[in-house]
Amino acid sequence: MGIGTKRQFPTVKITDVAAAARVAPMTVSRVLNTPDRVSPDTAARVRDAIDALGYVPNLIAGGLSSRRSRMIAAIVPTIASSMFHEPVQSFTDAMGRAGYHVMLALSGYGRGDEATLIRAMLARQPDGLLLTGARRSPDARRLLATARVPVVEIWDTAEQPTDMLVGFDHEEVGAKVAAFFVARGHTRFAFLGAHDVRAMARRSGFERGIAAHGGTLVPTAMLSAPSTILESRQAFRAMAPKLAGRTALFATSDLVAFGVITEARLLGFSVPDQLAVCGFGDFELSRGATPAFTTVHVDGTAMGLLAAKHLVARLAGRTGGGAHRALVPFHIIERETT
Amino acid sequence: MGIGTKRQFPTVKITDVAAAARVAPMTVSRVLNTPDRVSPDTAARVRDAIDALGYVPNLIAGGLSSRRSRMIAAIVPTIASSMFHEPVQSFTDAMGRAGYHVMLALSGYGRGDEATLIRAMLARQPDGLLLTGARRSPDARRLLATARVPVVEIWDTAEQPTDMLVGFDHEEVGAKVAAFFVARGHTRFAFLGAHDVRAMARRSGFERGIAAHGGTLVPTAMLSAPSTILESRQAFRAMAPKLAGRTALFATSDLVAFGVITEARLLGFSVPDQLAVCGFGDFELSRGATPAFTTVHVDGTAMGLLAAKHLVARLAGRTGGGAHRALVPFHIIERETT
DNA sequence: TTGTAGGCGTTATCAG
DNA sequence: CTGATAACGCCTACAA
Repeated sequence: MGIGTKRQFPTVKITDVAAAARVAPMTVSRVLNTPDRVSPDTAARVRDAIDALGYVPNLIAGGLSSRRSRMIAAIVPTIASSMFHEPVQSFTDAMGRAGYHVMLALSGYGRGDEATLIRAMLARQPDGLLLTGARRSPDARRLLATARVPVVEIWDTAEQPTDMLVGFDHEEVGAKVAAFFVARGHTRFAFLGAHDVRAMARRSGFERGIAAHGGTLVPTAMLSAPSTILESRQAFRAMAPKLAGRTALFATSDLVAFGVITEARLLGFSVPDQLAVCGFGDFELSRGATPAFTTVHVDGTAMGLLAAKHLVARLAGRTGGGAHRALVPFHIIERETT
Repeated sequence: MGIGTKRQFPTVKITDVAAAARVAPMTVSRVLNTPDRVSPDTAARVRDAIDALGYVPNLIAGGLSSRRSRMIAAIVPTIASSMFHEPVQSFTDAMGRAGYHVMLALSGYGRGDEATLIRAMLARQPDGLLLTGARRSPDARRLLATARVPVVEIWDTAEQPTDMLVGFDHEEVGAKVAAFFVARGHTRFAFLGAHDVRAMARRSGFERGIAAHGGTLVPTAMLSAPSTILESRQAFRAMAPKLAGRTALFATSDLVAFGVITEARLLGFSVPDQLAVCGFGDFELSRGATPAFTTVHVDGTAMGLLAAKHLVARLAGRTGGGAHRALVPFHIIERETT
């Protein structure tokens, strides 16, 4: 036993409860896991013993024995940006209702490879995995394949998801925003965003949409990912001289949009007349700022809920082994900047 | 074995690796946990076998056997607000360096009692606990006492922490902001904040500081606890008529401060001349918005790091059982709104 | 409805 | 430096 872990008072375990309630350990286990298979008064006696002793079941031991950890590992780049907060929250809540704990791990953007993190999580024997994005490294794919653990990918889409997927098409978002701008008569466009796979997908969709209508795209620098307001302001300041005439800008996130709008007004641009701006994420800021700005809303709550639903179904054996792919709605919320 | 968990291909386990490397399982375990106690070539052979078989150790089994999960449970109200993001991130990183995984759980503000969540986490046998705040219910205290697990509380202070504590004094923050305003000649004050223990502590410190100087406090309504920009704008709009003369307002968070500033300018208040505002949290928004606003910066990174340091020391048995209490610095960052 | 036997995959401990 | 043995605390499977 390691130093510092010496438990002077032994932990209360299932056998202690069993002894106190004068039943077999297995009966205590049943009271906890399948109460309907125990007679009411036995159950009551056991529960009294549990309370009296302050028994907390050891899920580690239970997990080893049953080969089910009742735990789901979720890997998300960050929750700082509020981008992933909704899906994570609703996923956690929904899984909780189904009797699963969610262990949240933050991968950061790019630091350390994902496969290492996945391996670390797999070592804890999760019953399922929630991953962000749909592009896995070969290492990660191999790891997941041999682990044979149900996986849900969210927040992106792919023809061939690893297993299940609940996301949306970022290219389509870009295209939709382009169409939105085009429909309002814009002919000059700009994109400001981070160098991130999904942001790039939105960008390329945006560019496609523009090209289809013969619009002009003002070239812009990439931001580092996670984008900050200040960085966005700087970036806009740098590109401002290149903006000859009325321009429609699609920002990679609402933080970027806010930075752009802030700086643009400081520089004397009138928003939306000279510069129309659409953000992404529908953060509270997009509603709370003045002017409130147009943005793309993705139903993150639905995403988390659906992901949980698919995962729970799989865990309950209610679905086959086939791949499941669901897309979640998004739409443009028009406000005062377009 | 439950439906859906039938592993068609058996998992690779330590005995498989041992067989492949022609050593005893125990030797494989040593290669993984105490490499220096294994001869280099044996270790190499074992590592080859591990790679060849794609062995991922089962930490659940290991934890059961060693009684050490190498996992820390962290319970935080939310990470949506970016308030707790820094400490959580730095804590996670630091614990990771020490060989621990951090399992993050979100308690939400008030929904469900904390004791239930703590019990759920304890069932997974964490080697330590990170808790937010320093006020525990009797249930929670009892649970923690019987579990005999090292606990670090962060983000608040108390005379009698449960175990270890790394935080700061919210009352002192309030008092300091009051002194800051008083030093600038303010005589009329307001506080706008959420109905949350720590926000209330900041408020009472603020009120004490004002009272000591005979200032006037404009009465204000409480916000609901996670405060939003829009709600803050509404609240300010409601209190604005009561603001007779130059007023100094302390907001419970930078989001609230931003809402106040936004609405105040819309209503024609000049900031900071008629209305001085100080936020709390030093969110990116406080730097990125115009005007950039004065706020209280708390060194969240230091907090997470220190918390990890204390916990690791305790886990390594390098400290006694005495209570540890550390305070982390905070300071006012003066910008354009005061 | 309740109980018994055995094992889940790993590591502590002691022996060589 | 390496190995054999016996837990760790619980649950599956089967029996009563």
